[in-house]
Amino acid sequence: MARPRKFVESDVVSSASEVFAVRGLAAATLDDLVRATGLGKQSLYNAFGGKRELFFRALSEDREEAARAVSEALAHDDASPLERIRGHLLVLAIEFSSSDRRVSLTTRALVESTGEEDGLSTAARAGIDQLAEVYAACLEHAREEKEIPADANVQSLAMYFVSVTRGMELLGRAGVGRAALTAVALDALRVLQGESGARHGDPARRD
Amino acid sequence: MARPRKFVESDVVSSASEVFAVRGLAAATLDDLVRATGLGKQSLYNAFGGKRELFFRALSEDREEAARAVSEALAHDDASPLERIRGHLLVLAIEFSSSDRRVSLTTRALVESTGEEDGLSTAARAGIDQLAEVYAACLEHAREEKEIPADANVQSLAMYFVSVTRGMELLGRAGVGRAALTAVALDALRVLQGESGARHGDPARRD
DNA sequence: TACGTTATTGTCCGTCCAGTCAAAAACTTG
DNA sequence: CAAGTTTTTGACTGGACGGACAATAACGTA
Repeated sequence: MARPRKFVESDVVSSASEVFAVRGLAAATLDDLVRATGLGKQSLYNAFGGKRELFFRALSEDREEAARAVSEALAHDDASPLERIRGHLLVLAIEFSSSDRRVSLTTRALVESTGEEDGLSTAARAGIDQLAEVYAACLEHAREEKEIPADANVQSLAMYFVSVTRGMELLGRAGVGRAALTAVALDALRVLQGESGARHGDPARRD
Repeated sequence: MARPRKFVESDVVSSASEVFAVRGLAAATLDDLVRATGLGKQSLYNAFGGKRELFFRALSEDREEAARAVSEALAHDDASPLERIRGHLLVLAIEFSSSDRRVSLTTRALVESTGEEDGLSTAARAGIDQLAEVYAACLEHAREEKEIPADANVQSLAMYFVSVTRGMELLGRAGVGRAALTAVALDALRVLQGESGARHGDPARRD
């Protein structure tokens, strides 16, 4: 009945995500987005409404995808919950020390939000909470399997891991290398280790 | 011999800092700076060179000041090194959960830097390293006083604390409340507690 | 008090950028 | 193949922003 679109919405959002992750909401220009997505300005407008709206789309997609990725990493049933968290943090250490300039859109939203009611704050907070829930679920399993004490505060620990991983993201972007980031991850994990287990291993230099 | 300035440079930098901390480098307009500092555009130019240069001035001041503040907090000789770190983190939890929209300029530089050679990256990295050194010094004392094991990797732990505190900063900005942030801080500290000491205390809700 | 020097003030300019308008194109359906 | 609907294309606009210019003001010094 009408002219069909030449693009797939999710592809466009994904390309836009990349732009926003590298440049940020304020710094990304509509031209950047046009170039990255291949669409014309007007098409972007028709489909999404504007830069800001497109960012929100990208943000929620990024958020879901991040939560899904973490959730998946924490779901390998060939390892115990604690081992999964450990593996996950070590993978993050590598990812975050890569040289691409990406920053998660949740962090972007967090940092670029100005007033309370630009919507960015609340969206970012949702991202934080969603992530925390994923960690909490895994920690809950760890508690059930008695890998961590029964009186451990799962909610608090979940937030703790969100905090550590966000910090690692920033450090990675600052140029802190893989070895140092891995050491940070291992240090962070010691919170979960009771009295047993290796301690203070893995000397790390920052490169 | 010539007309004297009506302003004190450090005051101007300080006011500019505030603007940059709240709005960011890209989002802050010259008008914002003019309004906040009380100077005219041209005066800003004469004295500093431009928005970017002014940001770098603000950044290095902010960096020094942050390092000095942490250093001071970690230097109270009425408490052991570990107790000082603990106190410091608890103070940060309160600060970061305050509702002002400030973000440390080091974090700003980190997130807003695009290419490698815009200078922001390196400046931000310097801020990270400076902070790490402060923590390392205190941790070294802790080791000397046998509060942490002799084989503890002080460098790595220092980076770990930088990571945690940066993460806490982001969480605070996301609206995570004081109680939850305090719980995160206490969790983070458990890394330093050997076999002794309270564990998993302080239940926390996020508000 | 006149001069040299530097700060200040206000105006102006080129650029960039988000968003709009209007016309042409493409596809479906009848 | 014609009508109708929606997308695409490309040019346009109004405004904001960083930065520059030129004239004036203020101060120290001789």
